[in-house]
Amino acid sequence: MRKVKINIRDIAKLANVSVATVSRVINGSPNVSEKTRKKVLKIIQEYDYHPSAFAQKLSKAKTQIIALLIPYERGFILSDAFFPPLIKGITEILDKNEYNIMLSMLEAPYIPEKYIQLYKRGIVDGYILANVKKDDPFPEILYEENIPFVSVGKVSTKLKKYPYVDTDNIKGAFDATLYFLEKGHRRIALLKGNHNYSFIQERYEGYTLALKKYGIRPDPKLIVEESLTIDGGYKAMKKLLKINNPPTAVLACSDYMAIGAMNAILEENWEIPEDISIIGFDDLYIDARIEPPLASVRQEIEEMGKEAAKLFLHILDNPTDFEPKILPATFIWRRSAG
Amino acid sequence: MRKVKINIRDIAKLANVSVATVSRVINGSPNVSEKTRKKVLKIIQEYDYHPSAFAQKLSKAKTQIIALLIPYERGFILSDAFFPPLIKGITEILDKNEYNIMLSMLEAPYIPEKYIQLYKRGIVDGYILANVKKDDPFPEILYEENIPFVSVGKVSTKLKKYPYVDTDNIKGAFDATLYFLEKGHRRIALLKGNHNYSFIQERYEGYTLALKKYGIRPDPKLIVEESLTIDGGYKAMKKLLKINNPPTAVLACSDYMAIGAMNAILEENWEIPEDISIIGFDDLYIDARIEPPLASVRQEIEEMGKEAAKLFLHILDNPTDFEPKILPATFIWRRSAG
DNA sequence: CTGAAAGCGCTTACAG
DNA sequence: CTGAAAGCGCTTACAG
Repeated sequence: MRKVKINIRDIAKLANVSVATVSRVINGSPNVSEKTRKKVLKIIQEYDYHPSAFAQKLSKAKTQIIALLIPYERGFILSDAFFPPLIKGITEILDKNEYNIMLSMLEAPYIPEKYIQLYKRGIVDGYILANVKKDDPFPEILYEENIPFVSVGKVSTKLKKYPYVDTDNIKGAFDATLYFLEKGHRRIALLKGNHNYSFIQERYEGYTLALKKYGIRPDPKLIVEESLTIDGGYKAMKKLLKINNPPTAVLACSDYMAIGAMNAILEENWEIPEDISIIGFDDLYIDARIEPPLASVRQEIEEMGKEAAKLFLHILDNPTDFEPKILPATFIWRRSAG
Repeated sequence: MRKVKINIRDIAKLANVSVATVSRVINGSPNVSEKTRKKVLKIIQEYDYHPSAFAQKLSKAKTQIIALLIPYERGFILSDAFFPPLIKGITEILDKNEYNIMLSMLEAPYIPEKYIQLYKRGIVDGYILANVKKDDPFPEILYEENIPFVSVGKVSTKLKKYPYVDTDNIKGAFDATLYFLEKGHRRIALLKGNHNYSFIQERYEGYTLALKKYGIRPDPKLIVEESLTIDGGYKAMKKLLKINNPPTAVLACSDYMAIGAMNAILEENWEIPEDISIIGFDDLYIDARIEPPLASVRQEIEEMGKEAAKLFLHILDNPTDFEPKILPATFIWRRSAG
């Protein structure tokens, strides 16, 4: 262990200058003679001095730390492949701006008050939220208290305008459904997640919009709600295979659901895509590598992370003047789609 | 935005006590009369006062923040399913101890010095490292500078004793290989990851140890190094299928490799497990849900996170008196193993 | 270009 | 049980 931590006063003494001058050198102020700067820098090097971040914070304003809050439910699976690229994107932007990330994964039900402290106690400058459900009260609390935040994915419908980044889920589901329609399918099922996330609602909307374009009214029998997991997809598909007039095409709200559905279909000895075509959502790493390869809708997750970070930095200076950001969703054809 | 932030002096004035007393109330000191405490608490409530964490840090010692450092390589995939449970485990323990996590995902090659600052500038009390390669200099730097850290997974071989938690990879690979041997297999291939992680070396060791027990010398032709990905497994398996006397059983260093290998095997119209049996590593969510279900070796990732956090808290008080923690790896039989 | 001094918001002996 | 005061390690007008 280092003996006693050296501080700015020690450096000042050693360099024969005042603390003010050392501080100026540290902060790259132009009001220091080159000679003095060098002298001080040398001592700093020599003694491996690093100014205390907390002491600096206390004098300055911003903390340069942001909290990344990710609520989740016990046993959740769906977002395994979501967080790493998201965090990577966020990190990339924040790093450049010398911001650090405080990470909180919160098992639901969590207590918002506890995490608001991070801001109220001056530890963070604000929040980036991810994986937040539509009825989560946290965004509204932040909004009311004028605490800077950005949400990855839409959240509450009560807030009129708040900063978020999201994928164009409606368009993504629309395009996938449209593909089926153009291929001649008319009985198209939707495996709808049964969680209260906005993206599920939107994928549902995209699906119905496409049907509407072809004058088709959504058939409630073809819309099955289940968990977004493989097991959920399996269960949902089993139900669909039992109805009188089963679908010839299936859009799933997640690739895991789609994989579960594929299992169910193959188990009953139907062929994919010959008997039933299928498209998932998320474009998981494995999609291209299963049999048959799974068509999907890709989100630009890392890009969302970057945009979320940028938007956050923006609202710090412009609390009211901002635009939510919608990133494209891209339909990726693979053999399962027929 | 709140007007001006209220501070301890304001509260003291409002409550008609000294700042010292307010501080005592905040910190739950017993040396305050019940009456005074109530009075102060009421004002604190009323004005929604939250003591500045940084100011507290400056007076107290520890920061109650830990850095979680995760280096990774561009395009890496393997650990998608690793981080969420790991972080969850770490969070659970640290939360209880009122510790926060500062997260840094570092794209290689990263500059260790940059991240050491987090400690030197007093932002964090130390580090938890994950996904660190054997030749990464970071652990050694931390060690030499007496900076508290815990590694998830073994790292450098140069350090004699350092705090880490790990899976018993040797035993895991040993058990899987032994299963094959007991089933009568004698030509058992190893799909070895080509990355410089200690777990790969250890899985290799477990494999050879089991062979040795049966008096079998490892056949270099049956050990193929490739990336830990699906594509890597596919490539490796293709090679193996081309040799004169192909293996009848395959142990892969990751499930993704195993899945790639399965693709290659099925593509050549061999049957799993009839012609070739296969076991992976990691016990991914999808393993039980593909055809045939993939046998694997399970690590207790969330548990590792917990143990890492516990160990970290321990070494903070006992820098030299600690024991590394090895968690069990469990062979999970599924049909692919035969 | 440089320094003395006040201040950031707390904690903690010390004295009573 | 309570308060006055020093101190944690910085930054930043202010004066020169």
